[in-house]
Amino acid sequence: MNAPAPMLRLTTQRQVILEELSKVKTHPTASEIYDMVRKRLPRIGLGTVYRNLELMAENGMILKLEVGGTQKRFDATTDNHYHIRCARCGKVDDLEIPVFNTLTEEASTASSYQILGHHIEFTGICPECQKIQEDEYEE
Amino acid sequence: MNAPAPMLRLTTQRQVILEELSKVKTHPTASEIYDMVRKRLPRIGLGTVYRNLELMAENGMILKLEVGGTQKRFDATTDNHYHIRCARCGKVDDLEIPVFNTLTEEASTASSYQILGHHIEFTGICPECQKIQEDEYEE
DNA sequence: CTGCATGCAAACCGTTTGCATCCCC
DNA sequence: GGGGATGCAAACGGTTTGCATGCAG
Repeated sequence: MNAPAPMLRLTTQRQVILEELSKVKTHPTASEIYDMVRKRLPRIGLGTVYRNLELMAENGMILKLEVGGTQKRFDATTDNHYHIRCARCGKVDDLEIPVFNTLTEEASTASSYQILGHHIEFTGICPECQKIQEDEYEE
Repeated sequence: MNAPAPMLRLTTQRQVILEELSKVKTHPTASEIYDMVRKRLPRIGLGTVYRNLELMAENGMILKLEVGGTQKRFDATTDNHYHIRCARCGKVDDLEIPVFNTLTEEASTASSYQILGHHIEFTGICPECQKIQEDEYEE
């Protein structure tokens, strides 16, 4: 059987981290979350933020996004959906297209792996960065 | 216009790195490539490996895989294809299913980003790790 | 010859961890 | 009161970078 849910004590830090993450529709990095939370809990440590994000991800309360870029990103919306990452500024947004549930089955027949799931990451240039690039061209 | 191809001098290191990467069907990390190359060029520096992988990726000679996990991985096969990553050991394999070219168009209409491409990453347990897990259960 | 590329080592950055103290249950 | 959780700071692992030297063109 799987590891039984490991109690998860209800600390102030835990609550505030989850609340702040739920508040935004972006997909903040750990240190962005740290900045948001620190406004309400100035003495919180970065280690606590990391520990709790990891813990909540393990318990399925939030999503740890395994996307490109140097930093991990987190998402309070746990149902499967796809993302698009700006190749220029690294921002990550949700993409409103339906999830291909058939993909997992298709992968099962094509591979000897035991498939757990899938994720699609689009790459593109966000509107803001498109504007910046246009400006650069007419230098 | 794009940055003009920046000369790319033909050094021994460059050649050997590309040769070794082309030799394997796995998707090695930079330090795995470093180990392979060092057998032929014992004095090569890790920095050189990183610099050249980055440079060759920019020039489209190889692919830098923006997949989950802590380390970046590299691939000498540059045409779009999908990957599956073992959730337990982190190994990355190719997945032999057709590429959905329509996805990029679909994303274009659903988003204000200028779409550049997409990548699908499946998560699963590789055959080797499945075996290990079975052994653990009958402890 | 000239300047891009290399080897080496130090710096960097995101993340993890050890430890004494705290506080939720 | 006890064991998990915290704050703090040091350690860690992967990657990048500065610099003197080397070598391809």
